[in-house]
Amino acid sequence: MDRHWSEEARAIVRRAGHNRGAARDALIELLSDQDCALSVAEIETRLGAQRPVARASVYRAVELLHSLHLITRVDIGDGVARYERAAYDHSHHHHLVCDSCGVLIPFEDPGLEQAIDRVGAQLGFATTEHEVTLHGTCVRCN
Amino acid sequence: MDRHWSEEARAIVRRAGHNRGAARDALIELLSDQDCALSVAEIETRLGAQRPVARASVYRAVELLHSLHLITRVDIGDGVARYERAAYDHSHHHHLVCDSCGVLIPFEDPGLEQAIDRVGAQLGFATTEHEVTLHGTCVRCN
DNA sequence: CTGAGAATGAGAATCAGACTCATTCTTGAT
DNA sequence: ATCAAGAATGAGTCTGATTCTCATTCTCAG
Repeated sequence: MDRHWSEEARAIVRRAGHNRGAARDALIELLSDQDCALSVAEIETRLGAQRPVARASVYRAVELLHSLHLITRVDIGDGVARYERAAYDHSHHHHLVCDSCGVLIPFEDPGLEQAIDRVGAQLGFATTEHEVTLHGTCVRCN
Repeated sequence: MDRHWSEEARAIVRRAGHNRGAARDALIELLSDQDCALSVAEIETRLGAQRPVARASVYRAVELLHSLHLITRVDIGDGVARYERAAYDHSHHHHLVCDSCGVLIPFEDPGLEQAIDRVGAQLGFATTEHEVTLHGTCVRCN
């Protein structure tokens, strides 16, 4: 759980000029408890266990949170977008996707982050976000 | 244009036990001329200018070429898959996406590749492919 | 407490991508 | 060159994710 993140997120949303809403609050609460990315379908199911939330509301909420850089979008190539809270300290992780069993394994690597920052700077491209996905076979499936 | 690649691609497809087909040949020819990734819709349009090809055929062809590692799939987070020929020398590039104007800019960086290889090895994950996407604002939009 | 504007819910509309099947090529064998 | 078997293609249908619409409900400043 990350109480700091959920409070921060709600504060930023308010400052951006949005009213509070039950659906979005529930989503923020849910995401603050996750270790890795969730798809909209997964979000809908988990929220439904406590308080049904319309799919459209979930999409609207993730879109808003993403535009405010409060969550990041993870695309592992299966046609389904996943979202996870962004770390406010700018440390963050990327993903290993096992193409055999489908598990999504988070990892972080400072060296990789440095290499990426360097690339963006070299090319004069103002990077706001980046995504790295490794595809392969996990230890269990090998 | 990359004549070597298109010939190599056709040879590998044949060796994999596939008959030749006009649609797939046209796709290979098209991709050999591209510098960066194309979506299926773009492929369909460009091929249509010379010789109409059914969407299903394009999907089938890219799926096959991808499974043979002749092309790589690029996912920039807009819900549309793009494909580009894979370099046979294992050097390859990644992408900068300008979230303002939408341009897709290819780049390559050996240091980044090294960092990625190291990460996969460290985690005992047999990586077959990887993808790096930087989002931000390009020079022109700044 | 109230009205204006924002958020939500339910379902329709879109759009990418996968599937189906009848028709048309390819190719190895004759 | 001809043929049959199997592969590839095309057109359309189907599915599933995401977006849009609009009526209803909620939030909040006054």
